[in-house]
Amino acid sequence: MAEDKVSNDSVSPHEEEDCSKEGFKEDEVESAIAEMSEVREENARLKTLLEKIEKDYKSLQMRFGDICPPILEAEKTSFITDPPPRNDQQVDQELELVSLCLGRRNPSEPKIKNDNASCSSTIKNSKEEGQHLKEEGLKLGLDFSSFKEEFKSDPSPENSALDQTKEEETAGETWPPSKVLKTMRSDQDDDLAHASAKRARVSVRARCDTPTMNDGCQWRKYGQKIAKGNPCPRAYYRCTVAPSCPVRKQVQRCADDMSILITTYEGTHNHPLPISATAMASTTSAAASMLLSGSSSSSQHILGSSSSIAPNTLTSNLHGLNDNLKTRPYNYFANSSSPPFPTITLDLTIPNPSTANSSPQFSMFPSTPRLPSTSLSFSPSQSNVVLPTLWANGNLNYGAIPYNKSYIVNSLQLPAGRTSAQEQLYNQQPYMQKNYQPPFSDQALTETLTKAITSDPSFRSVIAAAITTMVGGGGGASATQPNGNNKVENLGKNLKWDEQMRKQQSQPAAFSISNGAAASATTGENRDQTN
DNA sequence: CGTGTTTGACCTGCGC
DNA sequence: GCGCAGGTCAAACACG
Repeated sequence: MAEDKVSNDSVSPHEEEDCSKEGFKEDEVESAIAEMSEVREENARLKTLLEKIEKDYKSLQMRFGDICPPILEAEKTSFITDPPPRNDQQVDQELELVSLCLGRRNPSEPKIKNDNASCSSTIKNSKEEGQHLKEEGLKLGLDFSSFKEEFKSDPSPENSALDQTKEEETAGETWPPSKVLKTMRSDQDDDLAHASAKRARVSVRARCDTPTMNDGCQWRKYGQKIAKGNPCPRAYYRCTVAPSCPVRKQVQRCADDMSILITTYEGTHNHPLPISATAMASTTSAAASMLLSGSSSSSQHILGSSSSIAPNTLTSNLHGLNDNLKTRPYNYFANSSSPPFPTITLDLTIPNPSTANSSPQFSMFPSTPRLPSTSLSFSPSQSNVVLPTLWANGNLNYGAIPYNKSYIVNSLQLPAGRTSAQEQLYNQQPYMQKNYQPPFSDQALTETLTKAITSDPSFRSVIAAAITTMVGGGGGASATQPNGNNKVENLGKNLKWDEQMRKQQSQPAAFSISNGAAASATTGENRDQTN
């Protein structure tokens, strides 16, 4: 500002011919100063915006690190380089803190800012401290043990089991989880909350005739137990895609309705997932993130929330989601005597009576009706949500919710069943619906989804794979190739195509597409990877 | 023979 | 401390 005045003053003496002209010049100078002030303010706003964008970008990078490992690795390498030598536990705790913070998508929450700031300062310090440190960090990042350490900073808060596992693997110490928790409890006041948060679960209820729902991942059964209150045994699976993957799932038939299969996911995959698995992984991860991100919220009332986003969209648009989901469901397993780990339940079994024929719903509600837990519901009548849902018999099907006007969402409806059984399931209730009814405009939803598509590589990949399958005649195998982004480039065309399809057939695109896909689908992929 | 499943034993946490 | 229930382990077993 001072410089501006100086420069302006340096010009004015040359034009002092009369008083009127001088006054005019003074006004001009003042206006120029005011203008520059406005420009500065604008500049400051842009800087703030840029910082926010960078922050969001970093968050997304870490969030989808399993999808884009190279991007994540660079950042994490810098992160690992930063802390001074400490014992593994301290490192674990710090990483866990980061993980938890990353679960918070709301930029207004201070922890994210702090963490991002620390990350930024870390990178900065690394640069300032010289090449040696950077090289060391690179070495650490490339080291196998450090690579495993990177997984600990997985943005999902569900990596507690992984933390423990890696504690054993990396430090060579075998500590029971209780010991770990006890130690952590003594070290940090909020460890209890962390432990609880890290154990967040996502439960999916779906009608399924097969022993398990196939979600694209490979699972190994490691146990089975008869749970109290349910004659059906509960099966325990762990992910075998990667040896150290902490993800586990429990599969159990609903005691009230044997046709309903309850699959509970715990943890986040620490490895790249096949495209067919990203749907459920993203959904569960997002749901868990959503759940955990609200752990600090005192409100457990869901109705009256102001958002409507599908679970897969949750993953894709966590920022908006977090902004919208100031409240979240806390669902607890009625049959469990274990600590009340926050559990979010995606219920795929309840069709909307008014729209059951054409617009199945997606709902998130308490895992058991007996529990007085709050429910998260999203209004199907006010928005369209898309959810890649997974159905049994070895195939990944994509469910969609063709609700009202949001053509973008409808356009994202993905091909579904490949077998008659799946088609049957699909027609039963292959959709999820969120039943809370926020005043969420179509425009806002459109923006949200657009943002999700443009900002989320995982979401893009899922959509791309589905569209590829849809348009390309079921190229499901090729969908696992990491070229989804290119395919997404044609998303707009496909959207138009989809819209035309709907206009021609005058029915929800999801059904027209899914039925067509089911009719023309091959059965060669009908392999239950769970078994 | 390798891989995955089964199943009884064991561990842990919680309530009484 | 004891019992119960959930969760996990690991040896035995089945299968291709």
